[in-house]
Amino acid sequence: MKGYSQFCPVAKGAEIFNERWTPLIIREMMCGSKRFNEFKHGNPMMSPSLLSQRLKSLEQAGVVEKKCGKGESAEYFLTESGRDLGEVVVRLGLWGLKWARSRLTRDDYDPQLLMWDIRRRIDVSGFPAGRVVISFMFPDVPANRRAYWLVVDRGEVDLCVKYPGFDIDLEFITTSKVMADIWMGYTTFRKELRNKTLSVSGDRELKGGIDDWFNYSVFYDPEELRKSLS
Amino acid sequence: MKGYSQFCPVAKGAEIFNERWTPLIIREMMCGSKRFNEFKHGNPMMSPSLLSQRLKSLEQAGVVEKKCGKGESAEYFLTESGRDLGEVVVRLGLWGLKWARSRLTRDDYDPQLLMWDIRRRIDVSGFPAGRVVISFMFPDVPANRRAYWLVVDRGEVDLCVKYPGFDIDLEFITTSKVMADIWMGYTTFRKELRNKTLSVSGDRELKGGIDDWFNYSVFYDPEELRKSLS
DNA sequence: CGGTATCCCCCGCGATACTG
DNA sequence: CAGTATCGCGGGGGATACCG
Repeated sequence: MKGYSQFCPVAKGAEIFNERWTPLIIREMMCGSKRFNEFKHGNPMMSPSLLSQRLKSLEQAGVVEKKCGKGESAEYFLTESGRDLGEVVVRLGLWGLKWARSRLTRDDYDPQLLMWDIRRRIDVSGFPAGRVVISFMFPDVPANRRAYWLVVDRGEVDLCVKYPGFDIDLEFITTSKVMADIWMGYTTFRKELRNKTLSVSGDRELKGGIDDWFNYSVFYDPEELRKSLS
Repeated sequence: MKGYSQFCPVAKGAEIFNERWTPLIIREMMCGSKRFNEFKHGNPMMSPSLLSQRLKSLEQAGVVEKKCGKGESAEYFLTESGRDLGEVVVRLGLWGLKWARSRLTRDDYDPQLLMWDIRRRIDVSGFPAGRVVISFMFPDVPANRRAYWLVVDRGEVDLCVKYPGFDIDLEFITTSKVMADIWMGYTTFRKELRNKTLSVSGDRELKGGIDDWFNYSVFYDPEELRKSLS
């Protein structure tokens, strides 16, 4: 995108911020992603060459800092400027949550993205010792993207797209839309259970304590996101 | 710009906000512009067809409302959603003011745009009765865009690009960059006068009271902008 | 894993002209 | 003043392959 030839601070800001994908890259960094492939996971439709390009231009703009430890993998961080810009991303997200709901299309409800988000936000500190496996089934999506397993072990959470072969402790069955709407706070577990549009079955403790371990989107509870900016 | 195929509120917000020119149109509306040609004045590099297109898509998105009184000219207003989005624009502007200064190029310092901004922010309530003419000369820019006259009469402020033929009460001579930097708060009248990079001559009362009638960019004093949002 | 390199398409956008 | 119509291009960006 070319510039606007305006000294106005909005124009100068937009020359950086309004590049395609840029807010989503910053969002990823605010959510804790540091590595190239983490950004790819969070933005699967973005081509790697474009991601590379954007990271470079954001580095150039002083928004992102690249750290290449010798031998280690490269990592990307927000600078102070980038964290300030993160506040703009938060505002945009809150606006989207409030005002852009009606623009959500069937195509937006990508369950892979949803699971990637959920995985990152799960709080396993209260989980029982030993392995815990939670499965999610989305009968509405094509078979190859329908099933996901969160495997929790020793405080680590892995997202599997193939059946990992372990016993399942808790199973969610619902549409990707219902699950995402719960995630964003547009509806609740309770409502959807009552509607029979969601089924949760398995370990009663795990099911009963869902409010303890299932954390919603950071935009539903943006204070947590803000903490990461400071 | 196509969508992102993500339910994430940032993505949905960006699908609207990150369109080229969109933040600048919203900025114009926040600053009080309502008419098609006012938007053109504030964004002279934007083609009318693209402006028309954007206004339509923003209307479609529920951000802007078009009101066509019969017989009257059409006027555009921000909806509640639009005013909320305005807060994102403000944030982006504040970010730009703080972090994007180094990206300002010679090309950005368009004096016409600057004068358009200054005109809109002048407070003439304390001006003497009768006509007051204030001229601005920017020797650094090509002759056809070098000179401007603010003609204040009966509380109205007109911006002229041709010598209006009246006596001049106060004359500013400086570069477009210095004037814009003052406008944005990067420097001050006092500093530039001392540097001899700015000359202000004419009526002593008008010159002495400059802090009363010359208002800076809304991004330098964003509370005023916020008031317009509520 | 962490990127580059290439190719090519498409359409966003700028420019200009025109109309009521 | 308030837009619409048309045209053409440039390059942004999607897809894919490839490399260290």
